[in-house]
Amino acid sequence: MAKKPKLDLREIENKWREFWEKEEIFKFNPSTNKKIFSIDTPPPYASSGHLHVGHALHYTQFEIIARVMRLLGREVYFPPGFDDNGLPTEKYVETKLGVSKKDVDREEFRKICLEESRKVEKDYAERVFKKLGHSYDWSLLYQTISPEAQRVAQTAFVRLYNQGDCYRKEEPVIWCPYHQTALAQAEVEDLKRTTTLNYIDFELAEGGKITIATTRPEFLPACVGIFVHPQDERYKSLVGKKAIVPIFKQEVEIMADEKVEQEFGTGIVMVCTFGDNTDIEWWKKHNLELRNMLNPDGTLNEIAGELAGKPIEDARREIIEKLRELGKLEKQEKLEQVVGACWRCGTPVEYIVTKQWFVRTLKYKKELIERAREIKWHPEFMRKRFEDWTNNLNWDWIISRQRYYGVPIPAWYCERCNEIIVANEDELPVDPTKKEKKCEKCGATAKPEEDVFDTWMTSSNTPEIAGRWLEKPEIYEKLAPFSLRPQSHDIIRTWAFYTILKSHLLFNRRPWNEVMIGTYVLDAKGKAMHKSKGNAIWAEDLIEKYGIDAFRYWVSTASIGSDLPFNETELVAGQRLITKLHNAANFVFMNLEGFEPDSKSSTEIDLSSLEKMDAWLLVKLSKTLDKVREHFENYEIHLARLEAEEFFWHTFADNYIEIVKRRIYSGNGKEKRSAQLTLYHAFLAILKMFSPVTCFITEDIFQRFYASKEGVKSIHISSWPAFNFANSELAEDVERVGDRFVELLKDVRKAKSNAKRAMNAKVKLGLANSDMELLAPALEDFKGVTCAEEIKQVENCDSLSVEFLQ
RNA sequence: GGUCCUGUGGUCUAGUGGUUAUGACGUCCGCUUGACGUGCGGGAGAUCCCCGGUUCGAAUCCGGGCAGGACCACCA
Repeated sequence: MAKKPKLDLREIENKWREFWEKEEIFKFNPSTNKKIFSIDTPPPYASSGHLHVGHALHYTQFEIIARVMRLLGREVYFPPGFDDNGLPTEKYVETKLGVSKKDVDREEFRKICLEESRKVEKDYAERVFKKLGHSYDWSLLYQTISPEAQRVAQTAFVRLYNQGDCYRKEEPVIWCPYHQTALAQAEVEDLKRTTTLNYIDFELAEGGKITIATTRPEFLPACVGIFVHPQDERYKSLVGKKAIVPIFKQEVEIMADEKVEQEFGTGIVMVCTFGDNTDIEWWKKHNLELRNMLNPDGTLNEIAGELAGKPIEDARREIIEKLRELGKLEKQEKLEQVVGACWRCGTPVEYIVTKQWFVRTLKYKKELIERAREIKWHPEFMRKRFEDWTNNLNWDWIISRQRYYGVPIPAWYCERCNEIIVANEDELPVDPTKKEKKCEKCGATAKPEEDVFDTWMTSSNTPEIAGRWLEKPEIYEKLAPFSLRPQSHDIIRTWAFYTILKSHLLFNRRPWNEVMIGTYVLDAKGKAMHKSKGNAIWAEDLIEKYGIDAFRYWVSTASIGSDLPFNETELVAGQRLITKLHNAANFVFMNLEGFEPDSKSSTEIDLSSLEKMDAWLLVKLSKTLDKVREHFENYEIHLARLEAEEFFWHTFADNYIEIVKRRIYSGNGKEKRSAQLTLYHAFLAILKMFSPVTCFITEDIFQRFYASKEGVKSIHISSWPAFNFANSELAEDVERVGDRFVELLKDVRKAKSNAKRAMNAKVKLGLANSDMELLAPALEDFKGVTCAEEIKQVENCDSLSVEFLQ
């Protein structure tokens, strides 16, 4: 008798995790003959806090796909990466070490950031990725702040500049007064708030007055025009006249524009440079004067007269006070308002005019939508989000940021002749502040650019960074376009969008063949989980309680692209499956003692040499394998798992094992061997179907018995089982017999249950003629599993009769 | 305001024109000793969100609602 190993999950996890790492099971082989499956993995920002289940699920979801693809015979390129380039790192370092970037040299500050992120990342890799059993090839690790990544981002920039897709221009841009940097449209989020709508009187130059409603009275000094609707009967006569701005006394013209909402406020709008988006639009359209009133830090400048130097909020209060004193404030109303805010700090954004770098985007809307259509989206409807976003864009992509920690923009400016000097590709990566450049035209020393890139400028090149575009172009060309980009839906407008844009502009092709949008986890009540709301669930707790395989099982219940309310019973179900696999292994291996398969290949099995019910199981298994494979290939992990589980639990364990026990325990040599052969191949196939999901227990079971017999180092680099039954007619016949067998077995069990008898109660059975004939080749099995002493043929009977003995 | 997604027994879930509508958890009844009481069999429990339509036939297709969620646009 084989020893029955105790199921110690923790031990199993540690043992095989170490084994995979030591044996380099997941190492990418660049000289492979296999078809390559390359994954453009999302580099997480490594944080030291608890691991959110949503995050763990997302990363495990596509990790399962990596394992699936290996099993399906692909050479998988699965590089781990970290996103350590940008504001979160800056903030982390400032808080943790108590240094402010303002007090430290830029170079020095970057060095500290780099060191700190290395530490956090190393810890994160051990604590999260390796712990969860993720099968990355760690030799391919990349960091978005590394010199290699900087070189990629800068090279992309230089190429775009040289081909005219990148330009520098003085423009009103979206501005975060807190971070004191320009922002891209994608970095702005909605902020709902209640504000005050102020009705303010303006005098007309020729006498009389008008009333204007505004939420931003502090912008009066920057007022450059007034608009009414061209069809508005109340104000038609005003068009062309001049009004005088209260307090600041500048004269502005009253003009007409269709976009004015007659019902809002008084139906008269003032335009200031710049209070909002519409101001910019009208400023451009009507060629208005520029009265740039804001400083980069969100305070007012000399245009605001005595309010100069005051922050916006203070200025607003003071102006309202003054208007009230002057009797110019008609009334005030509460107003529900949605304003754009910086996605990181929540500060409402402003618009100021500065010189910034842009990547041409608006010009390519159509092409980008075409590119996105070349890509297969999972689920399909997520592409719509991409198209909506692209269609609605109204700014080119601003790529310069007035920050310290990031990839420097490799450019210099000649202050004498205004020439822009962009670095040569062969000097990259370069920090322009550390390298002196002379103007190519006039020879003067050029002033280095101090801004850095938007982090997406780097992240949008993850295929190139992860694929070693510049370092190993021959490998990169084999990988690109990448097979798959897994990501979450909230960054379609940024990560997916910019990556498609970059790939289109740089390589004139799609960046990947497929996109898989991960599942978003909600709490049990269907609400978003937030640490602050107290409904967040931590992955560590679940792993502690249920083990990693059960956690991964839970991940496998999620379907791509739809939200998943957290359901702890799924973890319990996972635990049950793991136990069942373990117990089934005990049974199977115990009964395969001394058994040697004829051949390693299951494709060479001759159905006609097997007992009927053995053949039946393999035919069913073969069909299951096809379905599971298809679901996996469509990234429908939940359906694949469901299918595999149904087969394992019901067809294999509840029915087949019960049927085959008689032959295993007391059958003759031939019928026993048929059963053993079937058990051997069927259970191996079952393990393989589950291996991408419950990767630890399946490896453990595989190693106990199959590894040496199959001559394979790990189940995770074994091949997908295939049965190739030459005689399909025979397969059909076998299925007809077996299916009816199982139906009748169910009826017998039901009869026993109704009579409150034990399942092994002895019976006499009566079968209809047709069934008797059909079951003839498997009659001994049927007798065995039903514990029938005798089976009679019953004339003219269309159902089963069960007679109990005793 | 626009677009998209979702809506199936108490809970979660499968199911893209014909099924006695799947399975899991829970619940109830019963069984047990040659893998597993972390097991096995069975039962109860569903107006398949609502209203129309197409069809011989709809959970499934179409139209209109309702509810929840997401994305986008928004207003001085």
